[in-house]
Parts: sequence; structure tokens; C-alpha cells
Amino acid sequence: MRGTNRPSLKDVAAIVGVSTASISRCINNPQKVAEPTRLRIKKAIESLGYVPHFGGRALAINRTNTIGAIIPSMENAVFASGLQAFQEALSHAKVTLLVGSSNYNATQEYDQIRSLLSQGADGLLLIGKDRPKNTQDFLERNSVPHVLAWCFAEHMSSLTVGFDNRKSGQKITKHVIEHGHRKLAVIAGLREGNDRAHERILGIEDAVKANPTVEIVAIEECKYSFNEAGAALDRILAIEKSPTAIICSSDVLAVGAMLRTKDLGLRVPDDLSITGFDDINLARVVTPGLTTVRVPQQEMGRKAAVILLDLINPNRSNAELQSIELTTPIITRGTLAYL
Amino acid sequence: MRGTNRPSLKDVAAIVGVSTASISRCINNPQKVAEPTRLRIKKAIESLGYVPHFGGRALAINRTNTIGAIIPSMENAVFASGLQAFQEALSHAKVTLLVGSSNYNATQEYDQIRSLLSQGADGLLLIGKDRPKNTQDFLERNSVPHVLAWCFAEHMSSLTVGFDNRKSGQKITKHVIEHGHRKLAVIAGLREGNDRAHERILGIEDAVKANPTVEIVAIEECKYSFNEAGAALDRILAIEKSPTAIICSSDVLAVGAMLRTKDLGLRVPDDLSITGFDDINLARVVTPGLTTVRVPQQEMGRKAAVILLDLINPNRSNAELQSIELTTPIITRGTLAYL
DNA sequence: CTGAAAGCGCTAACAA
DNA sequence: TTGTTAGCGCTTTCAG
Repeated sequence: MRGTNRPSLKDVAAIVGVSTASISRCINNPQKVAEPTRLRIKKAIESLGYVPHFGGRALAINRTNTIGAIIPSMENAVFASGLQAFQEALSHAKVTLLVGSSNYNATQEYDQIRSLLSQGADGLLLIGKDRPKNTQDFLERNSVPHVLAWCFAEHMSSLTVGFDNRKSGQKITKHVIEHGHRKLAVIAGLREGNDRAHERILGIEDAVKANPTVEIVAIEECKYSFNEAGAALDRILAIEKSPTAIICSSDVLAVGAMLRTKDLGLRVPDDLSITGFDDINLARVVTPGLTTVRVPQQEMGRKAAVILLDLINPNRSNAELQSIELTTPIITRGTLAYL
Repeated sequence: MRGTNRPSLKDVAAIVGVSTASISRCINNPQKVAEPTRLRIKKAIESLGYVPHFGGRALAINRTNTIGAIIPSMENAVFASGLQAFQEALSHAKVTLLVGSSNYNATQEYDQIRSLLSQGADGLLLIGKDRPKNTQDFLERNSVPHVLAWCFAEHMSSLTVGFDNRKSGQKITKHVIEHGHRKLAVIAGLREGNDRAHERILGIEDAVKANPTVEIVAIEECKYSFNEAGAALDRILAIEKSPTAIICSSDVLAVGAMLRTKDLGLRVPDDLSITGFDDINLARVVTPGLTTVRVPQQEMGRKAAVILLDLINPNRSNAELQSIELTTPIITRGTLAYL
């Protein structure tokens, strides 16, 4: 809210005929103001449409009640729904959410971190745990309260709320192998600067290495779009040893691949099995339903909010906060065949 | 960025041995400071890791370079992707995005408006054009710079960037009628406090009225979830005169209905035609593909950003800004049969 | 229970 | 070119 004609505490005080201190108290500690006065004040506030000035308050209490979140992109439903849950939780605590997006790019993320912080964010929600040294240093030097979601690590200077991407990648792969698949291919997001994609692949490799009869015939990286995933599928099908199953590091990728199989006249899962990762609505809606890994999107958002709120609470108990590890169940639908 | 030991202008000034004014100038108008002083100041700023205090600045210049957006929910991809585009456009202009969600509820929206404004938002992006009088008044009385997206109205005190929901509803209905359908049913979002849902229904009714042989056998309202839409479908199928086509006011609803038809063993579109509204990824991915209305999500986000940035620009030209009407093409896929 | 007043960090006139 | 100073709007002791 801007402008010149915007009412201030003084205006309210003048109308009610009390001091500005009383108005302030009435807003922040209503119980410290006598009932009748309080009522008159409330009425005046309402009639003027008074809203406290952010800068003034921030200056006085040295706190903005604002938390920033920087996510790769809201375009992917998995982040959008995590963010929604995060926002709701913050909102209950009267904290406002600042949003930035990194577009899966470390430099952009760094810029956004600085930007949100300079906008007064009291704390930050970040996705993933690997970032360049300068970003890391920046967070530490300024002792920025923050939590990392979509990942889990116990011994780290940052708190995390999420799951172990590597273990999850391994788990779904084992699951695929147990279905009799021996030749696997992978479609993954670009690993560069994306620890989630990277670790999921690592997990896939773990599972494969544990089983000498299984091999990965191709790993294709691409951006998170249907078309890119379709192109990745084409590249995979072009090689000699054709895989019987394709493990995708995200539902968007898996669905993109499925769409392409349809164009190609391939049947899933009869001709080719495909698995996803995330369990967004898309997974439930494609035909056949996508067998995938459920990522606890909302839970991460909510829990991250709780931790962050605690972190920035000026009179918080000194109880050590803990990173939280959540589970990622496999959701069985119809894209994974028994061989 | 917070903290008690955080350096202030004064600290920098003390180190360099100049006044705080010079530091401030050096930051905001470097050319107004002599070269050597400037260098010394910059060095001091760097070494201290000084970052201007947001509240102080906001108080002094009465501007935050922050814009708020309040959307019904990021859970629906249609808003998430509009918001993503909006955020990107703002970010290019070094403006930060504050996000609130209304959960399709006017009271919550009002709260969020106040909250974002009190957090210092210089302007606001809102969805839809109908809101309770008190919200309306509030916006006007405080002359909050704002634009309304997802709707269009030429003669209104607010600027809008979007499309005519009524006309769009009419258009898709005409399209359905042209396919030979005579008994239609509607599944729509809850009309209460949701002008988009409301107007789309109005448009549907317009099209039906224009054609005496056509009738609406049922209008079912429900929340935006697959299950609710499924239940709505059940209610529709329970009535005597069964419709041959169901027009849904959103893709989520349409897909929810399709999912239910599958459970019921009904074939779309042979047994029942279904149309959607939004054209989100889901629409492309279901089988058969959903015939729907494309809503220019990203374009609205981008254009709204441009207008809003102009609106809050302190030295903006007095050129009148115009509301923008975008088109909503019908995307033909496979859920609408010729009768 | 209420008021007076200091001061949070910054900017922008105005002076020098 | 630089410094002085008066606020911006709010909260919070400290008195009354």
C-alpha cells in the first residue's frame, strides 16, 4: 500500500482521541487495552481502512514476518503443491510468503536468495542440498535461517525436510528389477546443479550394480517437458539393445515418454514399462496409470514451515531442531509389467 | 536478513569517516559521490557485508518494490503456471513477488489483501472481478494499484487482463450444440464468490437459450477435485433425462468426471461427451484427450506484470493503461462426439 | 489502563 | 562534494 493519503497510526489516534501507543497496543496486545477503548479503536481502524505500515513496523521490531521460498518452477505441479501447503501453514502464523524461482539454475537461485533477503525475508525455504560454494558461504556468513526441502541429510549445517533421493531411486529400481526387467534405461532431469536428479540416478545405479544380470543401456537427460522427454525416448529406442523398462526421474518425464510411445504405436506396459517419480495428478490420469514414487509434497511444505517458523521465532526454545526424513512409497498402477 | 549485530549505515559511516548521507548516496546515486570516497565506501560496505535495511528504506521512500498476488490456489496448475510467468516478469524488473492464496473464499481473499498490503506490497494481482463490497471499497479507498486477471471488463474502475468467461462459456457450448447434442449437463465450480465459474455457467445458459431444442438437464456445483467431480457426475447420471454431453467449467472437473466414467464402464465420448476449460497438461494427457477451452495462463501472467509495473512506477507516463482482452480458442481433442 | 517520547535505519532537503 | 537534520510509521519502555 502506498500513496500519500494512506492513514497512519496518528490518524487513527486522532479520530479515537487516544495516543498512538494505545492504537499500537490494541493491534498487538489487545488484552492490554480496556474493552471500551478497544472497541472504539477497532471501529476507527475499520472505518479508515487502516493497515499498519510495513516499513515502520519492520524498523521498530527488526523483523518482517516474511519468509522466502525459492523453488525451481511452479510450472511443475509437484512444487506448486508443496508451495501451496507451505504458504497455508505460514499464513496461519501470520507470516507472508515471498516467492522466487530459480529455473533449475544455481546462479538464478543465488540472485533470488539475495533479492528475497534484501526484501527483508526473515528466513528461506530452498529446494535441494547441493549448491555452489559462494551460495553456501553467503547463507552461512549471514547466518540466514533456512531449511532445505526435497532432500534429506542428517549431518549438515542446514536443516532438511524431505527424503533420500538416492534411496528412493534405488527402491523403485529394485522394484522394477523384481518385476523381471534386466535391461533398463533412464530418462532424467539435467543433473547439472540438480542434486535430486543426480541422486536419483545414483540410486538407480546402486540397484543395478547390486545385480550383475541387470544393465543400464542408456541414461538420457533432458528438460522437464513432455516434448523433451519424448525426444529422449526416441534416442533411447534408437540404440541397439532396447530396454524393457524406462525409469524416469519425474512424472512429467514419464508422461512425456508415454505420450510418445502412443504416437509410436508402442503399448505400455506390454511393449515397454515406464515408471515415474513424484506422484502428481498426471500420474493418476494417464492410461494406464503411472507406477511411480510418491513424494510427500504437502507434508514437506507444512513441516518446512513449522521448522522455519520456529527458526525465526525470536523467543524460541533452544531445543535443537532436527532434520526430518519422510518416506516415499511406491504407488503401483499400470505401467510396470511383470516380465 | 536479520540479526542484532547487523551493520547499519552508521557503522559503515563510522569506518569510512564520512556521514551516513554519503553512504546512502553512494548506494543510490553513486555519481553524486567523489570517486575516492566512493571507493573507500564500497570497500567498507563489502568488508562489513552491509545490506541496507529493508524497513528503513521502505519507510523513507515509501515503496518496497514488492508486488503481491492472491490466487485461489496453486494446487490448480492453471494458476500455478500463470503465477510462474508473473513472477518471472517481475523478477526481470527487480520486483519481488508476495504470494497469498484465497482458497476460493472471499473472506480469506480480503484477509490476504490486507496482509500483503501490510507487508508492503506496492501493487496487487487479483483473480476475477466480483468481490464483496467491503473488499472493493477497501481497494478503492486506499487506491491500491491492482489488476484483475482471469476476467475481462472494459468499463470498470479496475484494470483487467484476461478473457470474457461468459463468452467463452457460450462458445464452447455452441460448439457442443453444433455437434448435435441437445441434452446437456454442467459440472461447475462453486459459484459463490467465484465469478469465473458463475459467468461460464451464464454463458452456457446463453447458448442454450438461443436454441429452443436444447436443454440443460442438470447443473452440479462442486469443489475442484477429482472425487468431487466424480460425485457430481454420479448425481447427474442419477436423474431421469440423461444428458449426452457434460460441460465442465474446469479441466480438473472434467478429468474427475472422466475418471469416474471409466470406473462406471462408460465410454467417452461414445456413451458420453465431456468438455473442459483451462487446457492444462491434464487435458492433453487423459485418454481420450480432453476437448477444452484454452486459457492463456502465461500470457495473462506476463501482461498483468507489465501493467502492474507500470502502475506502480513512480514516474510513469500519464498514458492511460488499457484492459486487455485475450482470446480463448477451443482445443479439439477426443472427448466430444458428433451425435 | 493510557500517554509521552525515544529511537529503529534510511533518505532527501537544505546548508555549508 | 559533503554534512546536518528532519522526518517516514511504528513499538516500547517508563511515568502517570
